[in-house]
Amino acid sequence: MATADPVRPGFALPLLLLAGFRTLIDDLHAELAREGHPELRPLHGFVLQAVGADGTTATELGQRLGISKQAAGKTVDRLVAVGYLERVDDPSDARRRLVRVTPRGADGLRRSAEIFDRLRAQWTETLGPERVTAMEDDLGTMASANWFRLDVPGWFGG
Amino acid sequence: MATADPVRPGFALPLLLLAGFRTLIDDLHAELAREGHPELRPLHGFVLQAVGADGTTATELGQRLGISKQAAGKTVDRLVAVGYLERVDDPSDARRRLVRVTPRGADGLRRSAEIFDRLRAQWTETLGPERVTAMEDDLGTMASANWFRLDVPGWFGG
DNA sequence: GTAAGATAGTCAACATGGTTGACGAAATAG
DNA sequence: CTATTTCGTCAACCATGTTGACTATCTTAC
Repeated sequence: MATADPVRPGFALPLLLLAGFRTLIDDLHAELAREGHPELRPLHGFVLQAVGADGTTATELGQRLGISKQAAGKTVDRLVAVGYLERVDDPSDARRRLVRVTPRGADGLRRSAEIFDRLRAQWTETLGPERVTAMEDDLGTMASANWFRLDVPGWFGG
Repeated sequence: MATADPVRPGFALPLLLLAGFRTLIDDLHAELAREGHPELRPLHGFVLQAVGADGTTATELGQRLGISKQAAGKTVDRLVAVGYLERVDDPSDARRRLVRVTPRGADGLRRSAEIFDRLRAQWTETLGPERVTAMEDDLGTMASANWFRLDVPGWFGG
């Protein structure tokens, strides 16, 4: 087992990763607010992405996000209230209520993707393309495969 | 302005950063639980670190963490309840209640630092030392300077 | 020396996000 | 037809954050 680099304490790495994530997400939402989506919260973008173009149900959404169906339902309620999602009855199954992205939600998703592309371009300008791809490759190597879980508030806070 | 690399969509970068952070923190707390600290939550380690060896007050802790003094006080309450922090009266100012790390809290902090060092060593074994230092340097370049804010639950969820 | 202002901590009410348990309605299996 | 499963919701609760109001205490100004 290799010994730790004495010059580089291990605790800095998670802080830097969190700082990088937070910087990107803050920049995204600052730009989203300028482009007409000030209500979108960091969590909401992930939820919209998980709903997807085809729509889904609250139960399935909970499974995708790694949270309970009840929590998924409550989050959908709030996104419905601000106009990013809508609920429609499923004609083929009266138990199900399909959750769909509204046009406003689709606009937010499209802009988010464009803004993320621009932000990544800024990173490649500053760091060089090969450094950014190296970071992505290395994080893909080290990070757990099941990272698409959106229970971040409960996970972090307990 | 550079155009985005079409092969590398921008949205992957924040997800990879979050996944890397989460992987490290999850590994840390799995090992902490094995070493006798199963109650520690991700948030708690940051709070213990912010209290520091000299102790502090709830109001100052809130300022350090970027949260209100009330929120800091409530978090201190919970860490007192599980034995990681203690409150003592300040003999020089009857308004203040000093928050101090208990021996158990200090043990958790010490073990956290050691575990983070071991986790970083694992990363350098897999990726090579120069790739890890490059990642740290690049993140330090791109991330905002004021990253030590622990309002993550409220920030993320809204 | 006292009055006024600033500061520390707490209490209360509320929002957001999470959980588990219970339950009715509807689909499915036998 | 009946039994079981599935979907959605309701209710209660916990953890974290917020703002506003309040008391107690220290500090400052006169």
